[in-house]
Amino acid sequence: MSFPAPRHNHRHCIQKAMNTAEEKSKACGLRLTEIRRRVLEILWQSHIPLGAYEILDLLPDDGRRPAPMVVYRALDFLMEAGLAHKLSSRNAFIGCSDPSHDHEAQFLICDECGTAAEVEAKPIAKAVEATAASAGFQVHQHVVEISGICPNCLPQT
Amino acid sequence: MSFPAPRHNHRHCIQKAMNTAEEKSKACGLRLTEIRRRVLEILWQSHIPLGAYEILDLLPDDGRRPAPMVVYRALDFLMEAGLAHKLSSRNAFIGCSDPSHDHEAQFLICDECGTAAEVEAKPIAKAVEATAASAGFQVHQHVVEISGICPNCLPQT
DNA sequence: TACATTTTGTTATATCATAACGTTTAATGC
DNA sequence: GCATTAAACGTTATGATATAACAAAATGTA
Repeated sequence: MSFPAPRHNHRHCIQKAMNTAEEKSKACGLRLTEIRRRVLEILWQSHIPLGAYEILDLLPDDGRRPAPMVVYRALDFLMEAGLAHKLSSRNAFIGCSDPSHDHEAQFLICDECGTAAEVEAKPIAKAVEATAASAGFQVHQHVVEISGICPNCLPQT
Repeated sequence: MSFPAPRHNHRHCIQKAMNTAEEKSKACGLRLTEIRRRVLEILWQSHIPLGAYEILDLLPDDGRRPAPMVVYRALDFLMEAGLAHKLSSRNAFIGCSDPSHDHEAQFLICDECGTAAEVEAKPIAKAVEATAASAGFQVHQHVVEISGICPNCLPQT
């Protein structure tokens, strides 16, 4: 829920994410195939959102570079499965930090280091709902992407 | 502040928007040139956000279609001047409905008819600020785009 | 095994956006 | 007014992001 610290043990993040993904897939009858798993692993190499073509570049190159389609399909699956999110304001993708339940997420994205943190802020969701309701608007989804400077990049006081 | 009604007199919207733009430009020493004015007029043809290439298609075709660059430059100017906004979740652009003052806007976008309404919802902005603050994050900008069904497209009760 | 469904591989193409550079137009100082 | 400078525009090229369509392979199921 808080912003990822500069030198946390990121192995834990990766391991937790992959374990959760495996479990959720098994539990829900989703097919977390090799390519999908590899894309998810790449997303979890850091807390910095990646573009589809960056992911493509990071895919192990077994002699031949796969087509973009391959990555987009994997991303579609991961998003559908609630294992990844798209950041529209950056055309980039990031692993979901809490796939255990369906939720509307919001994002804090650092302009300095590129790190993005997923938050689940009830007050934002409520304010969004209230605003929509007062306009007679029925919400399906919301995109909330907040950019600025993360605590790690802010000059220390 | 409320959602545009299905058959409001849209001429008023256009006229008001263009007048405001002229005034603001004059007041602020901005150069609302021919091409910029035409792009703004096109944006205001409806309350439906348009892609850059749609705008291009709607530019009067004086024998020869201008390059995309022309539209993107005009859009950059209009956004810089606070006369238009980009909807990141759609890669589309829309005229600003209240250029009179700087503000953080949020958008309600109908999945059915495509109409988008700009709102300036203080509670959302506050919730965003509070959420960021509690993570030690300093906000520069926020993108809030809410999609769903607008009151005009909701089945009448 | 046979069949249906899902996933993958592959080619092609659509869509969105900017770099770079030369020319034209407009603002500024004299 | 006229030279100088800055801003805007035209144009070509290219980069970046994303999807359509169809055949082949893998998987689930009877």
